[in-house]
Amino acid sequence: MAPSPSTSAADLLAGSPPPPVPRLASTSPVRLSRASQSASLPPSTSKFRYSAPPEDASTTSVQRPKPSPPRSGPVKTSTLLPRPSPRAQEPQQAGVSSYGQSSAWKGKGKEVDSSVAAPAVATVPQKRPFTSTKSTGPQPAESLLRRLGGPSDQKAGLMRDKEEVRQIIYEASKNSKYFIAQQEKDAQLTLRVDALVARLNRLLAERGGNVKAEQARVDEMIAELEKTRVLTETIVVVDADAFYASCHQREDPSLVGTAFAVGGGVLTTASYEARKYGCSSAMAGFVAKKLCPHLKFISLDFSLYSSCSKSIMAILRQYGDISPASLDEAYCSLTDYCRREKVTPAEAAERMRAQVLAETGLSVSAGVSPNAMLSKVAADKNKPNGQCVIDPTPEACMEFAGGLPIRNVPGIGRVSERILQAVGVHTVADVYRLRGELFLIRNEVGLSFLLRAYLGLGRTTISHADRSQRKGISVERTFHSESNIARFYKRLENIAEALAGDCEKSQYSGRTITLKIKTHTYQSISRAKTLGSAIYFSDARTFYTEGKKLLDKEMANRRQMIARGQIPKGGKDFCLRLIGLRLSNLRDDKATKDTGKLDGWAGTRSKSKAATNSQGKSKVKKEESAPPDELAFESGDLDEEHNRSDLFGDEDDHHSLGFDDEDDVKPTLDGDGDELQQLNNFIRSSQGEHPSSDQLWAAVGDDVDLSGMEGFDEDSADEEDDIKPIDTTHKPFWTAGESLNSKKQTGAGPAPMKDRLSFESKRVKEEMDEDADFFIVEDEPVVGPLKCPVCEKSFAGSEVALSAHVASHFDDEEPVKKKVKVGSSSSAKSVKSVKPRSLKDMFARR
DNA sequence: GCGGATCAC
DNA sequence: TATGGTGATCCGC
Ligand SMILES: Nc1ccn([C@H]2C[C@H](O)[C@@H](COP(=O)(O)OP(=O)(O)OP(=O)(O)O)O2)c(=O)n1
Ligand SMILES: [Mg+2]
Repeated sequence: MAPSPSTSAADLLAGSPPPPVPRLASTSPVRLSRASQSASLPPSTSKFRYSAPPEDASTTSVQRPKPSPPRSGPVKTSTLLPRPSPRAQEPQQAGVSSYGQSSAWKGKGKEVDSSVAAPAVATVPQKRPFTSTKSTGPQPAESLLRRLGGPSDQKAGLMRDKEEVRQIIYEASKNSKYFIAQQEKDAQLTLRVDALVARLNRLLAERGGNVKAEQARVDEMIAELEKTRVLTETIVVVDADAFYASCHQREDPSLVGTAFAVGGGVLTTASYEARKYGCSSAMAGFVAKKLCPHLKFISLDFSLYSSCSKSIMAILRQYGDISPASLDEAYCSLTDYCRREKVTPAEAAERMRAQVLAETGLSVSAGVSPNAMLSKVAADKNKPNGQCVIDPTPEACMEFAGGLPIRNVPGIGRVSERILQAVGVHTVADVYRLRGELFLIRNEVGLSFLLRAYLGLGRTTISHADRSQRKGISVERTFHSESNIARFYKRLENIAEALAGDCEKSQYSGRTITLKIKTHTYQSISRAKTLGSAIYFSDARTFYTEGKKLLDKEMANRRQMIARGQIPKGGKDFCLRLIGLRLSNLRDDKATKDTGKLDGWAGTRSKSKAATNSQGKSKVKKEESAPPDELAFESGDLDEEHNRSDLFGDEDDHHSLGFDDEDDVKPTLDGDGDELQQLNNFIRSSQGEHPSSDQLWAAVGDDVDLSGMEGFDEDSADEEDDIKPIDTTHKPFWTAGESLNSKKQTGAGPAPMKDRLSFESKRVKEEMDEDADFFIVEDEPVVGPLKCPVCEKSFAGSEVALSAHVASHFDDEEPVKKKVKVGSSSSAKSVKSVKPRSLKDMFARR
């Protein structure tokens, strides 16, 4: 294809960074505005010369079996994209300490001496910074191999040769449908990347390769961001080592020291012994078996993980406010603890980890720094039973951040990595090096997100979740591809039942149901329906009937398309491998009930019947009264030909071995008791057991009880301080909060996901309109002709979208509300006053 | 509101 | 032979 012209500005760029001007000298990137912080921001890359990390230094117990990786076989694999610099391995940085060395974080000035040093990366000339990846050769594209999983990086010493592993993965995968699907995705991504590269090259060409002006603008951005730096907090991230695996080891000591994985069809995690062979999370079981023939597979046991998690969290809670991000990971503020106990953060973290190990038998690792993002990354640095502390200085933070592979930044996944890599960004420091170029495509790459990473900024407060913040509940099941419509319905029933069960347990209703299907070619499709702005439901029957409608509609649609000669998504065959349902736009029935403010809003939730408000009767009730007719499909239809959706051909039949393939998927909608049986039967599935939603959220409600019961220290959090707005509850830490604060104070938490990828344009409009001149929007048409009268959001050319959006104002939708400023248009106010407020707003707000 | 992507764990 | 489940965010309609 045309893209990535050999001529291109890629060449221009190759020499771009280093060229004429002594960049570092001339453009002192930032100036600190904060008086208290007298830091001179280091240039993009300072020199790191480290001695190998202290590796073992401290830490007690928990033997860490040293590597012992086999040899490295032949294996070649052509890497199409040469890495620009053979970055030093895990260098030890000034201001960063691996263990408790009290040196760290004493506040004592580290001298990072960032004054000198030529940009490390730039010293290794890049042939073509901006290349597109094309797998022309016999070997699969680098990006494809990467997509297939395997070692993401690092820990070179711990594992057998990375390339060998990837080769094995490739060989095991290459003939599967999954592989084909990944290949296709990769091809699509390549197009996207090529387009971006072409655009960048064009923009560069227009400027003759001179991006000094752009660099200057970025430097301004950096200066602004720097003002937001907060170094006064001490945030620790604690992450259990091989969590699921460790839990099982605790229960069954015979597993210790052995290579085993948790999960069946797909591994959720692998023991460290298994990791030496290349086994890892999200890897297919059969692939893992190839990598490690003697690998043992352990079935999932979620109650075990929950229990272990609770134990860990209870301990962490003694040190400060916590915010669990998952069962095995939590953020915790050590600020107060350190002050009170007069210990260094490193020491505090050591205590924490030691206590967890002693009391639960689970080893955890920790990262400590002034903010959540750095701590999160740091927690992985010395992974098995180790910790890493970053001093609270701009220098230490930036130096640590700068050395990271861009992929290690939370929020940068495979796709973002590839996009960035195409423009020459491999490490965080590259962001600065290529800031001028990145500015040209700031919207696509989420420049300010990257800059925050470069500066080592992150969230510094611990927020907590409340039930009202939950957005959805879902159940989905994978099975061997099939095309029998009656069976689809039965699966849908089971899923509806399971979802209703989860809703009941967690006490939520919702007003939007989404059907998700995945075709045998791994095409994901979702179809949603919102019954009404005030119609909430949580019963299996509604889930089923609405889900069925969506499914039927989709099938009809496809038939039509095919009749018209078009090819629907996922191909002509309607052969599925997954069906799922998701309930969203939730209402917290617990809060609703507890407050008793239900006024005219009909019953909360009696059994499993629809919980709807008075206005909801129309749809749901109707179906409730309308008996089984809707469900018309008798078991007899099961094997009938006309029930086959594949007028086009069935897919690989089966004789399962792993999935949700119970041959007998009986309709149990009105089921009395054997749903449990059913569910238990599911256990044939690849995972052995299903997470049953709640994983994280379940604890939110009982949190109080929990801490009360286990409350050892029974406080550790009050006294001592004035402002103590923070409480502890369950909540994914990176979400919620960022956007709420119009002041946007902090910046990236672990991975706000707020601003990433192509979200830049939105931010420009929404956040920067105050000091507008700061960002330019030159390469953006900006205002479309259509604008929302309420929030002023503009819509380019789509009246439908606009009207839907405007309507959403009247639905009291979250996003709109957020955007509406206090003093916004009067029309908004008047309208709002007329409309009933959502239950969520009325009752769920603290 | 919807649907597709992306990401984390 | 063969690649999971739950939850969240964001974009562009
Ligand atoms: N794709 C994934 C990734 C993780 N998990 C589960 C299993 C893990 O044990 C747990 C914690 O995830 P981590 O990313 O923290 O991985 P581990 O704790 O297993 O290993 P590490 O020592 O790297 O933290 O989440 C999962 O089900 N599916
Ligand atoms: Mg972990």
